[in-house]
Amino acid sequence: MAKSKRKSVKRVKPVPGPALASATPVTIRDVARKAHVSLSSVSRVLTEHPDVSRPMQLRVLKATAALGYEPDFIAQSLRRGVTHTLGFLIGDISNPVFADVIRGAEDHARSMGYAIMLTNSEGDPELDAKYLHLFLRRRVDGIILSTAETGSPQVARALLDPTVPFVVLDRDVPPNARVSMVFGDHASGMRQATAHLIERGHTAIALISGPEHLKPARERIRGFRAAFEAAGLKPNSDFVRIGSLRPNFGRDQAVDLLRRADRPTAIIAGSNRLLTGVLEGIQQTDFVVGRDLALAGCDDVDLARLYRPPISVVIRDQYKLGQVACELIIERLANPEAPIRTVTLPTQFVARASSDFPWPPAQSN
Amino acid sequence: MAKSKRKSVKRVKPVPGPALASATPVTIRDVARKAHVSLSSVSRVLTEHPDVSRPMQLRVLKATAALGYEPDFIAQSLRRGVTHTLGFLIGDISNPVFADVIRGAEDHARSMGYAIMLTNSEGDPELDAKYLHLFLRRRVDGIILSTAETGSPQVARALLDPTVPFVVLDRDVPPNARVSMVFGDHASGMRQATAHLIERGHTAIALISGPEHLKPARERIRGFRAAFEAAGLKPNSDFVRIGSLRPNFGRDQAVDLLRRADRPTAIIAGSNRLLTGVLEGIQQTDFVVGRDLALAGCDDVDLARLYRPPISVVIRDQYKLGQVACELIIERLANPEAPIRTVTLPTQFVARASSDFPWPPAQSN
DNA sequence: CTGAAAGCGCTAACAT
DNA sequence: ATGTTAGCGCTTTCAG
Repeated sequence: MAKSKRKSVKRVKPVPGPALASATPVTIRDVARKAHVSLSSVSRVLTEHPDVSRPMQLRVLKATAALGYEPDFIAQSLRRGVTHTLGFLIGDISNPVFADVIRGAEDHARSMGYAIMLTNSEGDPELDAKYLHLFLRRRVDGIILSTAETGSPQVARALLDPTVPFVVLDRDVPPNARVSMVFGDHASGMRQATAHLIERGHTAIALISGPEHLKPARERIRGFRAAFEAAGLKPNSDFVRIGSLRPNFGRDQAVDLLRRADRPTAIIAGSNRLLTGVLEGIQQTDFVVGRDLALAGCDDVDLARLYRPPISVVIRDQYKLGQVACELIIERLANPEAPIRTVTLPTQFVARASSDFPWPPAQSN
Repeated sequence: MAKSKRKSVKRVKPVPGPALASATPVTIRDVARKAHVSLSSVSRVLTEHPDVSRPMQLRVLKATAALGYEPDFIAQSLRRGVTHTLGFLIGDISNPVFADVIRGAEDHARSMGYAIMLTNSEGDPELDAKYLHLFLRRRVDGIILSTAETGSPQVARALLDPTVPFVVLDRDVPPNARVSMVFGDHASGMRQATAHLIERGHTAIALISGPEHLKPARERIRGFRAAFEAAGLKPNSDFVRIGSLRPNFGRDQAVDLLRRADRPTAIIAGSNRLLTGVLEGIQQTDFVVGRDLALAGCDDVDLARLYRPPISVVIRDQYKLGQVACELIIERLANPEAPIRTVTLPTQFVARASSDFPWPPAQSN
């Protein structure tokens, strides 16, 4: 591609074919020539070095504008050892909450002069490791990690002695990992949700949750149990279904639960993806949310807000999650002495018609 | 960052402070030294140049493995003039269909050795232009463009004489733009949807659509009208609401339509984001989908699939959209002689309970 | 088949 | 204040 057609063509034997409108990369050299100054002067002007005379500055700027010159990022990166690029690894881009997380991270990154390279491992821990590696080889300045459901040992190892600032979102890290972290306070939100259901009269409450080795799932289970304990009750252990975050798991467990003779009167889906599955399961068994059972989920997705009846959810500020992650990275980039930090963001339960009615309902048919 | 601590330290005066576990970037030099060969030999082995002797190859590979050497992407990019990176500009990452588009693009890109740099302009045409620019400065090898609702003149100009392969998704381009394109056949799907409603007995059908300057919206409007024409009917022009893709527009228009004395008996939302707004509007006016009116939308989002009743939609293969976009770029990267191409992907209407019943309904109370 | 050396485009020490 | 020059880490001619 960049065959360069400046004086350095000495040894390049360009293919005789037509140039086919190839780009005309203006280099700093062209600017220097045009402004009749040295390369370094151009560089100084453009990097706003203090030691530049007014007239020089003007000549350079004029030439720069005239030629439409813009420094080559790659060359700058190589020379400066800094790419102004952040890697953002998403374990599951199909999860709608990530749109907000990405927006939050990117808005902040852009405002600080960073671009984000996004990759999606779609739940595959090997891809996690592969992409992490790729980020490093591409010399990103920092990495935001929201890894797959299953952790990768290689990723874990990389966190022990990171070569660039890392921030891990809502995941466990090895004991002495030297990385920043952002967590949602999922336990608190789930505790509120569970307490709300208990208060409305439910005791047969089911929780369908992701695996316990996943920090958010574990926290939610903890919050669920805490609410029971606070009420002096014990959850029916048959109703706590711990498995996976995949919608199908939610569907299957919901079906199984609802077909029991002693079926639960309320179900909590422990993630937004599980909620879609749970809804499928409920529909499959012909029960009706808000009449036959109460339902609550996590994250304020369209589906929850617009469902009839609207579904109660534990919400969190996803945009902020991305933003904070980015901040934690960039603050360490700006100041290498800055310590790693852990930030916990609040969650909050929002009661809606799917659960906000007394149980048993006034007229149960 | 990369202060380098090899023999080249001649003029670099390293800060006396502690090295703070800085990365140990193994370079090709280290490998050459360890293998007792020249730099170029290492390079040849690793780039799989044919002219390398067996023993040499083995020595180099051994040294490479021993040191855990990996070529620096940035340096390779600068030298080769190729970054193996594709820019993907998304105009609206909040749209859930993009998760699939991204997956499609990225899976293919990865399989071909490319990474994707994703940016989100969130509907802002100025950001579109800015990001496009950024991509170019970062020397991406190709660009996938799914721009904001409103076009940017700067972006349009860039398409006239592109310096790298472009592919534009579902957007108009200037008359002699030299770019590949991927379109959805939105007219066809919308025509099917409208015909289906007419067939079920509706004539008072409303369409809430994005602006006509947006290609997909325009196509959908065309399909809508075509279906009426084919049935020998004329759509009520009061029922065709052309404005924006924002959910609020959908909500407001739905409310306005449903409050009319001569309200429509069926509504089609011309995009998945509009559908969320339309549902809000319907709920706000206390009408019930599937009883008081029929409803159809676009794209097979969770909301449509899991709503009660399930909502009929015009579907398309979003994953494939991303994949094809990527293919179109990479095929031109692999073969610079490859022509620009335009691919149209099919859409299909899927009837569900929200519309798949005769009108007027058997028992209308 | 191998090594020496030029140089991608830029920045920053060094030397005026 | 400005110019000269040495590289960043790599690939690729060119010479042997």
